[in-house]
Amino acid sequence: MVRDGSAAERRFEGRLRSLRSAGHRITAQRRAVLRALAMMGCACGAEDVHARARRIYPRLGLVTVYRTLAALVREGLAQTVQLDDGRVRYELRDDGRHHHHLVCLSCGSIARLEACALGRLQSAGLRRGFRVTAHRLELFGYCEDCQPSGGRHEAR
Amino acid sequence: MVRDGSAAERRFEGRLRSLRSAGHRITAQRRAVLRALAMMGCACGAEDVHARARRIYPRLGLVTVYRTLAALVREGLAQTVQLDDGRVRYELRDDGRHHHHLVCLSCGSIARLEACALGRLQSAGLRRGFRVTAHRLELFGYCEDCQPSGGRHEAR
DNA sequence: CCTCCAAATGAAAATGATTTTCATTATCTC
DNA sequence: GAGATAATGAAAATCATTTTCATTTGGAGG
Ligand SMILES: [Mn+2]
Ligand SMILES: [Mn+2]
Ligand SMILES: [Zn+2]
Ligand SMILES: [Zn+2]
Repeated sequence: MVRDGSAAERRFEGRLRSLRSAGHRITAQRRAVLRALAMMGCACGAEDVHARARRIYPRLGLVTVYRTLAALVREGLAQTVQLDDGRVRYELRDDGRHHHHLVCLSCGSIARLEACALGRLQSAGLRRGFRVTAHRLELFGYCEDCQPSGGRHEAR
Repeated sequence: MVRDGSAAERRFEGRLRSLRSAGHRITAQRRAVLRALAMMGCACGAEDVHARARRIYPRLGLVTVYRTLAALVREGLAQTVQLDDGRVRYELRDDGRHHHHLVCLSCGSIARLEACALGRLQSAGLRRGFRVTAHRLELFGYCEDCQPSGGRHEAR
């Protein structure tokens, strides 16, 4: 809620402006959803976004969250992430390069993986006559805190 | 059903035996589901498996298909594939190495991609203290028959 | 400011895939 | 074969997500 001209705040405002210039009206609900999404560390479900956004705009309905998330995705401002539990997660898109996810099978934490070395696979696709335009990659395993054998345990 | 000792038939029998030795009873329904899965070219949904298996055992219920698929996955004989439409697809696992999928955004066809050059990414995960034990990679784009005319598509 | 109307909202109902319940059937062990 | 118990299927329950529809509201144009 701080209007401090920080990078995060500027990104929030920029996305609002994008929504508006895409022909959408700016409502208190959409501000709340967008701000909630911006506060989230990484991908999370509609229910979570709803809970967070409700702290900003309490009478916000879950339906509106779904609709706003859909609009954000449609406008390319957010993207979905699909893990193994059949629920869709959402996150704001980074401006430039995309990222993948490290999903801990023990604690469920989701960390970002910025690296993306898939050029080789994309060529493999091309070689078969398939033109790759997008990909989804999720890595599953155990995070630092959850290493099965005597791993380190750090407080968050 | 043909008892021809072919490779496909041997794989079918082998899987049946695995199910049995895992403590499951062999029923006509499970044979039908397993055979249907074996006939499928690539990953397909429970509804599709049901339709196919019904041709072998007509009074098969969809519920049983779900339960059998779950059992196969639990025993490591089959695996799930998750695409963008929120429905789970199933396919028998190859014995040795895994494969990924080329999903056509135009016609919906799913092709196999045997290559898997993810060692680099797995190391990247390790460097952060994350131990990668599995990954899911799906590539989206346009198959040979669906190449858009002169359209420009860049990786997400 | 004021008006107006399409866009947006939210409560409730609908959907659609998947799961659970429970009474009945069938496999496999003894 | 008999019996224990796993498996089955019809119907009902879940659960995330979407649709419906009556009501509210943003913001373009006056
Ligand atoms: Mn992310
Ligand atoms: Mn496959
Ligand atoms: Zn963890
Ligand atoms: Zn195609």
